[in-house]
Amino acid sequence: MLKIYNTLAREKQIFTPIVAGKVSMYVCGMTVYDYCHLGHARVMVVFDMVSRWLRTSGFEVIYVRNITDIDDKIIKRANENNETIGQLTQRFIEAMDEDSAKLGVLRPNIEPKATKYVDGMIKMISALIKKGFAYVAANGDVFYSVNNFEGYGKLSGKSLEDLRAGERVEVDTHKKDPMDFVLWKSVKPNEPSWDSPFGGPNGGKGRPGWHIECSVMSSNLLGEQFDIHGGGQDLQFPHHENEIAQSEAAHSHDGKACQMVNYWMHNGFVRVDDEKMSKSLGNFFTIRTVLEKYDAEVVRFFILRAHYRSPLNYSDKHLDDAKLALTRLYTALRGHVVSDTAIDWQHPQSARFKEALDDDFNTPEAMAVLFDLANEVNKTKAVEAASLLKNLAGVLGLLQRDANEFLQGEVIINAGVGQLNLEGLPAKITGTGTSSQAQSTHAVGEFTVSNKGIEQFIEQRLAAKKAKNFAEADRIRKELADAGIILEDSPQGTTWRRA
RNA sequence: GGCGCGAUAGCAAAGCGGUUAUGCCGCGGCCUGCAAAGCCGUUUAGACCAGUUCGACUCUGGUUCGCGCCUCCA
Repeated sequence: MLKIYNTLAREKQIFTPIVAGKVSMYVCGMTVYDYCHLGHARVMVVFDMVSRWLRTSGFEVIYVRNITDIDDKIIKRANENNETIGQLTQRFIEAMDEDSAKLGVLRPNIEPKATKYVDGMIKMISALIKKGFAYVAANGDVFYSVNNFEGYGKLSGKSLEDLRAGERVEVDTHKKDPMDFVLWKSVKPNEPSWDSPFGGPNGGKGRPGWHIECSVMSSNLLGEQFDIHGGGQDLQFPHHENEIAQSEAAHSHDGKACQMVNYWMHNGFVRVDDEKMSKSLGNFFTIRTVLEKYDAEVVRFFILRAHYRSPLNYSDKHLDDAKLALTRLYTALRGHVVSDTAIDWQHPQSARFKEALDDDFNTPEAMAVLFDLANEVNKTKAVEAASLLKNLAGVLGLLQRDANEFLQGEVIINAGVGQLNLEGLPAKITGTGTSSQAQSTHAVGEFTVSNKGIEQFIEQRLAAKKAKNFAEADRIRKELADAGIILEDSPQGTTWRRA
């Protein structure tokens, strides 16, 4: 039985969908004005894992992750870049798709763009005005009146009084209450706008505020009430609080509020040096930067290795550690021809795996099962265990590549190469270095040794070994090791992998 | 100032009122020409102070420290 930690209740609750066997899930996606960073990666990977587990558990899932393609930052950035908003957002949507695909994130069922739902937003704002939850200010902005919504603060655990006390919001003279938030922004020069019936000095022309987007897209696609709403912890307030205020007020019938979401899920932050990674702090690493150095599966593994609600500290050291751990799993799978048969959920390890994920998606515990299975594979060489390992890992979107592809695939070897004697080693040069540079004493650059070259060296070493010339054999091995190639002898022959 | 979350071994990270988490690193052994990988064994825990209990890392209270939200943020 699946249990989910519900932010609304601040406890784990048994998950009961609105419609038996079906799950409707909405996750706040990205504002596309820049490349995604690791914080975004975490949201994508975490809720990808959630949707995978729900499907594995037999639910029919509709997963919606929106795209915010109109907002202050987008307008500003497009102006800076001298490109249209459409060009800018399209570029970064493509980049996001690339990044998420590399991380093994499956596409959500629907990825609505805010700009396609402006009509719906106007409708909902009109309904809010009509019901007395919103008002048109003198400047043409439309604000939500928080005082009129009884449950304001129920998600974030804040009261209006507390909020006002610690208030850092700039005083906007157009607002009736400092906590009121904007639903519709009256048009400004050089900004895109849509017509609306809200009136005001600009005849209603304007564009939607951020919060209203999600209320409209979620209810349009999933209905007035749906099962799960997810997002990063930082969206809890004010974004999600405002979504509730908008949706529940707009969808109230005869004065009775309609509960918008049954289970609110929030993932923890990615941190750098114990501080939240964010655009505003400037301490962020984009996904593509990290992928220059680390295999995408290592990054996915790194994210799933921690519980989704815990903070996750990012550093090269942690990624290195994750890489070694994942290497252990792939090493266990190496040489096994694994069957793609259905998972036997009666198997003790499968049962343990299921129990872990059913307990609020406890991926660290599920991972422990994977390592126990790897140990079993190494010990018994049993194909069944290897199959189970691969298939269970597949539920998390891991371990699906050929082991050798992971272990031998090209990785970039940094620095230090200048000291190596690579004479005669067929080296393929990538990046900034050149062949001669790589072999010179002060080479700075990156290179990878071709697989064919490695095989040649293994042959040479084998010959040396046969001739009992161990000094030569060790020299070759050492040289390869310095180049990041580790040799492993076994009764079946010599295999290799990249460090 | 208000509200919330957390503190686990060298690092990372879970469960659990009494029995090995797990991964990396370290140490000993097996294997190996020697290594690596793997296997076996093993050293390092539960911020601090009280309380509940036969028994607490696990429950309760307090202290200290860290983080987050209260403004855009995944």
